[in-house]
Parts: sequence; structure tokens; C-alpha cells
Amino acid sequence: MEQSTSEKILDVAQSLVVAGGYNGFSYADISAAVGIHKASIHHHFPTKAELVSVLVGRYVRQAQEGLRSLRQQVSDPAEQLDAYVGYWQKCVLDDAEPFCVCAMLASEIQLLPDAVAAQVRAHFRNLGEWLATVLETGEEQGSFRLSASPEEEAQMLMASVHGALLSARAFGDAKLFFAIVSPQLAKLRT
Amino acid sequence: MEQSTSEKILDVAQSLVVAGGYNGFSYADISAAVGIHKASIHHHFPTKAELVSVLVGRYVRQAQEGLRSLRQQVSDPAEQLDAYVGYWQKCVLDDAEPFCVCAMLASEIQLLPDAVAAQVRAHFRNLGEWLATVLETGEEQGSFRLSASPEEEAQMLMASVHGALLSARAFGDAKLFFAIVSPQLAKLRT
DNA sequence: ACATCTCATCCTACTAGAAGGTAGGCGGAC
DNA sequence: GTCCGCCTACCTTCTAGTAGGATGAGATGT
Repeated sequence: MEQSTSEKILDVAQSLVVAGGYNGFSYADISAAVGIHKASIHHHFPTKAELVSVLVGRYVRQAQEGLRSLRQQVSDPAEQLDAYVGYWQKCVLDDAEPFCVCAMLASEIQLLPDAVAAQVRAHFRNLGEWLATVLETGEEQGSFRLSASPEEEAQMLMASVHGALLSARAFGDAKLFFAIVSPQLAKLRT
Repeated sequence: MEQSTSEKILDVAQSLVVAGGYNGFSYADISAAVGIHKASIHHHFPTKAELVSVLVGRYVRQAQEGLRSLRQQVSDPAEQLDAYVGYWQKCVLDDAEPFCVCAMLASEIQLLPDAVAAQVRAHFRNLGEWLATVLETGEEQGSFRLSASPEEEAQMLMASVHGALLSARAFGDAKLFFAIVSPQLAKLRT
């Protein structure tokens, strides 16, 4: 797998952001992990704000693409939801990337560069719309019984997932994620 | 209102932690807000780790005391839950302290001093137990219909609240908090 | 074929400022 | 008098960011 230095930097930076947020890492950390000198990182990404902005842009794009193709490859809305939740469960269990980059950054949104904050908001909006569409379709097909509008139920589900990621992280208990989200999904099913 | 310098420092530090987490503020920030020199803060709190530890200790203690007295003063479990959620709704609407200190710190728990991390976990545990007790009592009295064990439902509710706080912050929309949590509570009611 | 031109990458070496933290002194209250 | 709170002055380390040079590969000119 050929991977450019820029991509290595982005990958390392992403895992550092997931671990500790925008102010939780420095160019020195990236430098150590990638095996490149600090100044070389500035060659690829002149400022930290720009690095994180590119990073989040890539993340948002990948997420959007993932959700889009998920809806194309899986037809049943219930299975689409399972796949979405399953993705996070896998991340938490593997302890690979056990938190959403945008959820992490959202918590410190007041301190973020404006461009990054806007990207984070856009991701939340995208995800909310995707979930709302899935829920609405599922309701029409009779697989879900919603007790509120698709948009509201989507926001509730999103909050559950992010809250569950947080709880799992706080307790250091990966299984907790599924224990929280799974019954939440069950309540939606008819 | 007589307020000691230590308490002023703790208050300012708490609002800074809520805004940007452990790595999102410095002694210089506190210094500017309190009107005291940087070194004077070290007189009260020798290290940043200690400052935050005291801060979180105070927060956890206040929270525990609040929940305890809430259960004493309000007898109906449904009202207890409303009061708990209402507390956060008020915080979000006032934009005063629109996030839980421990939820904020939990997201960056991997980088926290061990002592602080332990306190954060303890608060999550306390809150979970309190919610579980309230839910269990409510179920016995017939005010709630739980679709899982009280402990699991408590974790779900906790995740909803924290996720809702995050969403409200991300979108900069205070009303969103109630829009997410309120239907969640409604689902519990018989 | 060869020289060279250009460009991207990465390096060494550096800066200014902010970070957390220390040492020691001043002044007022008990 | 001595202890507490706060100050001035300082230190070290880390921060993001800069300047400029070495290397090497690809394109271009002759």
C-alpha cells in the first residue's frame, strides 16, 4: 500500500484528534509518529488550522460517500441503520478509531477555527438528513414506528450514538456502546 | 456575595473547561478573567492537574448533593427525571454552563491526569446509579414502562442527555436539546 | 546523449511567544 | 511575628511557524 506523506500525516493527525481534540496534539506529536521533521509538516500543511480543515474535509467526504453507498447497496432501511451502528460498534470494539472526529471537535466547537467549525456543523447536518431519510423510508415501508417526525427521531438517534460513544469511552467499556444503542434501535422497530 | 479568590479561580476554570476542555485553557486565561497574576494561581493550585482535580471534585460533589436533595424534595420519579433534564435545559437556554464538565472531560479522558480521569468515571457511575434508581422506583410505582433493565435504561438516558448537549452545542441551537430529550422521556412514561 | 531547469520534498536551524512552573519579596491581618 | 495572599521577575519547555539550503526526479532544450 503506497501512501503519500500527506496522507500519513492526515491519518496520524486524525487519530490524534480523536484521542484528544484540536488542542490535544501538536506538530511534534505528528512528527514523532510519521517519522518526519516538524518543519516538513508545514510544507504539506502550512498551518494547524489548515491541516485540521483538510482532515475534517476528508472525513466528512468519506462519511458522506460511505452513507451514500450504504443506501445504494443495502435496500432495507432497518439494515441500513444496523450497518451504520455496526460501523461504530466495530470501531469501538477494535479500539481503532473509537470516536467520531466531528463529535470530538463539536465538543470544543467554540475554540475551533471558523472553517473547521462550519465543516463540523455540516457533517452533523448531513448525518441528520441521512438518518431522517432512512427513518422516513422505513416508516413508509412499515419497518419502523416513529413516535416523532423523522427529523426529530434522527436527531434523537444521532444523540444516542454520540452519547453512547462518550459513555463507552468514559467507562472504557466497548460493550456499553451496543448496550445503549441496540435497545434504542429496537424501540424503532415495529 | 463574598467569594474567595480560590472559588473565583475554580469558577472561571470550570467555565473554561466547559468551553474547551482540559487542553483548551491556560493559567493565563484564568489570570485575565480573575484579575490576578499567573503566579498567584499557582499559590492556590500548584499544578494544573491539581486545579482541575479540585474543580472536578467540587463539581461531582455538587452534582451528587443536587441529585440527592432532588430525590428528597420531589417524591414522584417522573418529576425527578423532569427536574434533572430541566436543569440541563436551563443551562443550555441560559448559555451559562451549556455542557457537563465531566462529559467534556470524558471525551479527552485518554489525555487526562489519572486522578481526574478517575473522578470523571466516578461521576458517570454516580449519575448512572441515580438514574437507574429513579427509573426502577418509577417502574415499581407504575409511572414508567421500561423496555430494558433500569441500569440499561439509565445508560441510554444518560447517553441521550450527553448526546443532546453535544448536538445543541454543534448546531448552536438550544431548543434542540429539549427536542431530543423530551420525546425520549415520553417514551418511558406509561 | 547531455546539461540544466524546475519543482517537490525534506532537512537543519531558527524565531517569538505561550505554556506550566519556581524563587523570593512585600504588605497587611491575626 | 508570622502566616497568607499576592506580587515581580524569572526559568524551562513546548508551541506554531519561518528561512533557506540539500537532494533527487522529471521535463525540457540542444
